Amino acid sequence: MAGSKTYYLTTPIYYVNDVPHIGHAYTTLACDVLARFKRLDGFDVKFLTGTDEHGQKVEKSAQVAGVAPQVFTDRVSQNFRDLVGVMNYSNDDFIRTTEPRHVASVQALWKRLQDAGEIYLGSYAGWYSVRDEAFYGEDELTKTPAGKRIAPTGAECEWVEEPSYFFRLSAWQDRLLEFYEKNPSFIMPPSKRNEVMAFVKSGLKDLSVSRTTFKWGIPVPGDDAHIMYVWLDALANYITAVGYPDESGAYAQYWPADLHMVGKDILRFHAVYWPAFLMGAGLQPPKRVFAHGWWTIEGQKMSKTLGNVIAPEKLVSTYGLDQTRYFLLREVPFGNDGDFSHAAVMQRINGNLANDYGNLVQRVLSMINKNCGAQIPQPGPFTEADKTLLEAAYGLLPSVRAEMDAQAFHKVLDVLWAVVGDANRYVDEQAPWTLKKTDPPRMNTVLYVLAETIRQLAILTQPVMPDASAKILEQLSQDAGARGFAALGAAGALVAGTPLPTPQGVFPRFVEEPKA
RNA sequence: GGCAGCGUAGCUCAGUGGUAGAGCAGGGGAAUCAUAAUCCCUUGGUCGGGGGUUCAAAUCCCUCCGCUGCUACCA
Repeated sequence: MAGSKTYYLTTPIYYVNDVPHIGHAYTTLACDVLARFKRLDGFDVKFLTGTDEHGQKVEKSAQVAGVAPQVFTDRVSQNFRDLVGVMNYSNDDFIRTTEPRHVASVQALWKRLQDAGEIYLGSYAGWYSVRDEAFYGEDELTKTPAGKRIAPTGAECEWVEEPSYFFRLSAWQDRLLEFYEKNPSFIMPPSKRNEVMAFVKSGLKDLSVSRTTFKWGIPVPGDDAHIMYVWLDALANYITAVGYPDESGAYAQYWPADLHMVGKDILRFHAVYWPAFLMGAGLQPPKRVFAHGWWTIEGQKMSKTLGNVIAPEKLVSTYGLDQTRYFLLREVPFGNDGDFSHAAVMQRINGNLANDYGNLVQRVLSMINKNCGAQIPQPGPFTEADKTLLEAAYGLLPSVRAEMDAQAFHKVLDVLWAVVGDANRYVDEQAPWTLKKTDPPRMNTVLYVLAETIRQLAILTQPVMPDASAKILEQLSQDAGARGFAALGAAGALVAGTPLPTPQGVFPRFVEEPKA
């Protein structure tokens, strides 16, 4: 689709040493909804997710498991590929950092940075704990009377120096700040932007970008003793996937990315290091990095020790796929932290989905089925009330689009549900069950207006709830060709006489199973 | 410690100078098309405490209390 508007968005690549949980599911879900929305809105979308498979931890886990790192990572990365099916993600690509295309891309990026004078060989020195496999800052350590340095974890540290390549991050402070100033929505939400800018203003040190202490990673070109620092490796996946180092084709078409979606824990890497790497290599930085919040579970932090980590499969099997997708995006203003509780999910499923939206669809389709010969009824002249509701429904796209472009998924749903509420009030005010006896043609008009309103809603809820929305659209006899945003409004209006199937409930109430 | 932000109805939050708001929960009523769903009305707040500016402050300023985030090489 040359010449059409493109939209390239990415999730982080997930570290294979983790087991997928609600946090991973949430990040990719947000991207999936945006990707689906943009496709329906006529964009040529590229939606990327994948796994980060290098690093010392993976090397060690493989050792513990008694297999080669590649065998290990083939196995565990499958968990994340499975998540795609579980959550019904529509990604166009799934990248793995162990793929040849990525190795070539990262090494090309390295050479370019080196040629530009952005990388130099120095030595990395610091207090290192063998037990923790981590360096600590001087101020983090406590000193024993004997002069030993003890890490916060209680591990003893020793002074270590090793050769390392460095990226001249210190030289990028002013250019980064200038970039943030010129692109006020590069980092979202604004509170996070302030934090990043405060961090950069406080001064940047050169960044160690290679290690000699492990082997499982991408070798530095021309110096095999060094393995590239994981973040340089990981971040480059975003350009690998569009064909870098080939800068024609997909790269020219999709880069710079429109959006990198990230958890707030990895914001700095995306908002500071990544644009510096790219600009250092003479490449364009992405247009936006959005840092979303964390979920707590029933008011508690998720942790392996508490044993309250929720597997996405469990959510889907308990509450339903679209119900889970809806809850995650409706419950919490996107960008904020939120709490996942069973009571809150129940309230959302039964209140918003079963009672408000599902029941609206069911009551309207049932009346049409029973009183209009199971066909789209023939409308008569529209009253003011009819026009008011139809205009509200027909006017949804611009508001929904604006909220989507701000990644305000909760507001997208607020906007849609305002019309759900309008429609339910309209049913009660118009009382078609009374019109059935007093004024059947008027009843037909009312039911037509309602069916047409539901059509708008179902088209617009597709990104968040693809399966349920498809069921509703099927019940309105709208085939796949009539479900894009081009069909919104009068252009795709329902045609009187169209036969409709027998309605079936789309959002069942969640009934608590009695404890055995 | 430094920087930033927050504290508004039982709960989650909107409102950033001009007569206190929404959703949910609670109470009452209407309707009966529908998944006993829906609709209407309604209870409820000295807007964290104190001080100040102003004709007027949840909104601006000061101070105190409480909470949160950031303060670089673990993904």
